[in-house]
Formats: sequence, structure tokens, C-alpha cells
Amino acid sequence: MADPSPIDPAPLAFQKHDHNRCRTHSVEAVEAACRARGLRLTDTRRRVLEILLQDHRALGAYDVLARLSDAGHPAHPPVAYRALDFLVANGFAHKIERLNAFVACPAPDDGHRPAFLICRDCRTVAEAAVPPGDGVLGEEARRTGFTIHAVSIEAEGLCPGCAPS
Amino acid sequence: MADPSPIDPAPLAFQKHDHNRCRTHSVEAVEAACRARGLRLTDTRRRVLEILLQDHRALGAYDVLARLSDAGHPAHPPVAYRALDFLVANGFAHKIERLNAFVACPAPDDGHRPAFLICRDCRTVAEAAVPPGDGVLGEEARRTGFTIHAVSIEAEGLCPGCAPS
DNA sequence: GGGTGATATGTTATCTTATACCGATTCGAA
DNA sequence: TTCGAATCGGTATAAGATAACATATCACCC
Repeated sequence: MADPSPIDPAPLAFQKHDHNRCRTHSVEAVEAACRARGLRLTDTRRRVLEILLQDHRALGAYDVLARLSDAGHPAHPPVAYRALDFLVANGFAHKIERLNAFVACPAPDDGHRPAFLICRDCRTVAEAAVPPGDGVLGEEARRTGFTIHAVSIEAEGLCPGCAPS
Repeated sequence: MADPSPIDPAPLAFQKHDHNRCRTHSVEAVEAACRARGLRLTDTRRRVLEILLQDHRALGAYDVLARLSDAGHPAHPPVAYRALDFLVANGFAHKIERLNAFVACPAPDDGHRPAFLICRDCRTVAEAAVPPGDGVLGEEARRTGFTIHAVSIEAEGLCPGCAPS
């Protein structure tokens, strides 16, 4: 079934939107990807994904852990880190390096390469899509013989909700 | 005096170069900047800068601390963090978010906005200059009312020296 | 030279983030 | 049903960062 009004993930986080739909969409996309790729979306992993999907804020591993614990789940650090590693490794969540924290990916289905707008106040994170091609870094890498494995592009600032009026 | 063959900082880190000259250039540039801007390049700050300048590798705060300690300097964590904060705040060093580590800036004199090529093996870091204009993120920020304060662009991979032959 | 406010240092303690490691369990395919 | 790989539950500890507070130093003005 074709989605009648596809979600545009980019600016979503900073705008009012039907977050239930947003969340459901993400969970379903992750489920589908796991089926397609033979990955095991175990109970812990699913719970962590749902915790991250509660809103578009970045959560530290220990925040995730606390929420697991509240829900009666065993809660030692490796539990959270293992689930987060799984989600990040498979593109279902992203690590925000500037915050040492994690966000669910709003569009886990396409193979995009994300850049992030990170609110330093409320930790809400929006994704912007990086156009294909490696830009400045790719050029420099070719010139110097450097092999790029992963790129992170992160902008920190204030979201419209937190900006001084 | 005009520099007869100005250093091109970008690809330097991955290539053989006269590192003594490179280091001296940086220290002098920092000294000049401090004089010009009324900043105090205190003993600790200078030592930390010199530690970072030993090569183009990123060092963790505790690595820096250990080297201060080796040199007989008092070595509690805040000592290193304060000096590093000073250097970073004034553009004399950069924090590499992906490594939670720090590198000296090879060109502390111009007001460039850097992007980094980071070798995951030897932690050597090269800078590439980001062209002015905010690119994808700037566009997205304008669209959504986000105010950008700082951007970090980091590519992790293998430098020519560490790439499998 | 002496006072004063701002800046920097020395130090303790603690907090946050992340991983190494080991044994038990579960899953999926042969 | 047995094997190997992946996952989990748990302990312990490493690595990164900051809060707080007393002391010292600097830059400036009188």
C-alpha cells in the first residue's frame, strides 16, 4: 500500500505533527527492515526503540536505562548499550556525538545520510538529508589518500521553541 | 615578515612535513593571537598546547593530563580541562567529538571553519576548510527557524599510513 | 606602593558515559 | 538434536567530565 501523504522527516521534529503516526511509521519500518534483513528485533531492542521514539529528543544511554528499569526490565549499562549499538549499527537510530546521546531515526527505511540540527536547550534533534557526494571532505580525502568510513555532521543551536522571543 | 612558502594546513597531517616548523608556526600564531586579543597564555595553557602540537594526533584529556604529570606539572583533571577549554574556546585547538579528544589547530590564525578527517587507527586528524555558507544545514535551519551556533563535520576512516596495503 | 575585582589555579570529590569480561541462554540451521 | 553464533544477565571497572571552594595571581586604578 502506498502511503497517501508520505512523511517528510526533515523538519518534523520542530513542528507540531501527529506523533503517534510518526512513531508507528518508524516502528513498522524497523520491523519490516528486520524481516527483510534477517535481523532479530528482540524485546529489549524493541523497547529501547520505543523509548527513543517517545519524542524527538536525544536520550543518553543512562536515560534509556532508567526508563527500561521503570518498566521492570533488567537495567545494567550493557543492556542499554547493546540495544543502542544494534539500533545504530542498522540505521534505526543515530548517535549524536556532541551530546553522547541517541535519537531514533525518523526515516529508518531509506538509506539516507543524515545531518543533524540539535537544540542545546531541549535536546530535540531534527534530521536534514545530506545530498549524495562527499563534498569538501570527499575531495580532501581523495587528495590525501584517506578512506572515509563514516561522516557525522551536527549543528548545535536553538530550535524555534527554545529561541528567545 | 611574509612567510615565503605559506603552510597549506589541510592535507598536512597525513604527509611528511617539517613538523618542527609546523609546530613553531602554530605556537607563534597562538602567541600573536593572544597578544592581539588580550588573552593570557599561561604556563599550563602553553604546555597543553605544546603537548597537543607534538604531532597531529588527537589526545584525550587524560592523555594530556598524564603528559603534564610526567613533566612535573600538577595533574588533576580540571587542570587539563581548563586549559583545553581555553584553547578550544579561542580556536587554538579543536575538540573531536567522535573521539572525545582534542587536536591542536594547525592554522590558529585564520578564522576558518574546519571539517576533520580522523584516522580511526592512529587518531591522526587532518583539517579541511569548509567553504563559507551553511550548506544543507543552513538551508534546513532557515526553513525551520533553527538558530545554528556551532557546526561539527567529522569523517572517520583510515589515513594513507594505516590503510591496508 | 596598595587596594580591588576579575581571572586563573590547586584540590577534593563526584558524576556521567562506556566497555571488558564471563557464564548462561536462546536461536536457527545442518 | 546437536552445534555454532548471537544474545542476554550480571559484575566490575575504565574513561571522560564537572561541581564546588579555597588560594593565588594579574591588570588596573588610585
